[in-house]
Amino acid sequence: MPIPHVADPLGVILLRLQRSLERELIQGLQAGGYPDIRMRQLSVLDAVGADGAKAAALAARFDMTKQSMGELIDDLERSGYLGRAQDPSDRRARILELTPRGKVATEQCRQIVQAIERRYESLIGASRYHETRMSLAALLEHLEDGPVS
Amino acid sequence: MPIPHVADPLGVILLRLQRSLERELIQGLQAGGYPDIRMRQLSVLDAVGADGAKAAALAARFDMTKQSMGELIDDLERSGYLGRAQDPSDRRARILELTPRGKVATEQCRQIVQAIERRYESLIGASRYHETRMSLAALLEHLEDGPVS
DNA sequence: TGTACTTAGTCAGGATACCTGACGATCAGG
DNA sequence: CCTGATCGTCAGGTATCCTGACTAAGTACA
Repeated sequence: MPIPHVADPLGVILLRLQRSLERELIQGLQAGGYPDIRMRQLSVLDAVGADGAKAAALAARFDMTKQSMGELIDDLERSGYLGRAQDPSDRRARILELTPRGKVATEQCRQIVQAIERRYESLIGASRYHETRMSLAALLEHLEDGPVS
Repeated sequence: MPIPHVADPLGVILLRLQRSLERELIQGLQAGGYPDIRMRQLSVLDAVGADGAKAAALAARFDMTKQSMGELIDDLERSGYLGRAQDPSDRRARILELTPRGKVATEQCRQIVQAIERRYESLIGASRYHETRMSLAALLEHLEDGPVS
């Protein structure tokens, strides 16, 4: 009855996989005690990491506007996962860094993410999973190199 | 400088690929004369297809609420791509079907989608592309069979 | 040194795609 | 004929994006 997804356009497959994964992650985060971290925020926390980062660089890295990134960052700051420090070499800019709480959360969330990925891996086999992952990453790299020109 | 995506969690890769593809599709639809069709709507049109469909079934197929689906359908109807007919065997239900205009649009959009997919195919090679596509579909199938239980 | 361009970040406002909850109408099974 | 499921809708809310306009600050160069 449910038409097999091989027939679906790639966009539909990607969309549904992404939504499915996001749902599972949200569940995992809630179970793990982080009901206030949303998926996109997690990417940001991950990217800020140990080294800190600047908002504009993050926006570029995730291919979104400064405004959208700004909102994610505001929320993360309000929740106490992220702090802002003046950039001594540029008075316009602020350097983002994880708070201690943010560091703990990032590490635990990373493990939740890995658990989900391990489950996915087991569903279609490790080698096939990793090949798929690599191919997707390669595709993305190509797309970002030469957009549509 | 841009950290390679192989290191990114799967969710991030999927999300960015999906966004990238969606952007390209929107561009293609605009160039093709369908500036008022959005990506999610396209899936719906495609699913309604030649045979027609009912809203509740579509919602189930795309794993979303009837309300959300209802909104997509409303918009498609308002734009003249979709019509509703009374289901003779169930007075609650309406059967959705493509209008003539909807049929033309669906066919042309399908070609736009295919052009994009062919481009993707050329970026990482046909066999690798198709393997990836199959693996993703398989993964999705597994996920939908046994959710998280 | 001043002028022009670029860049960092914010404010305001809006579109899209989802959701939950509640509801009226209808169907289907005992 | 009652009970519970199902079809679709209304109302209202949230998350994640966007465009456009703006201030403040850096950068380059004649």
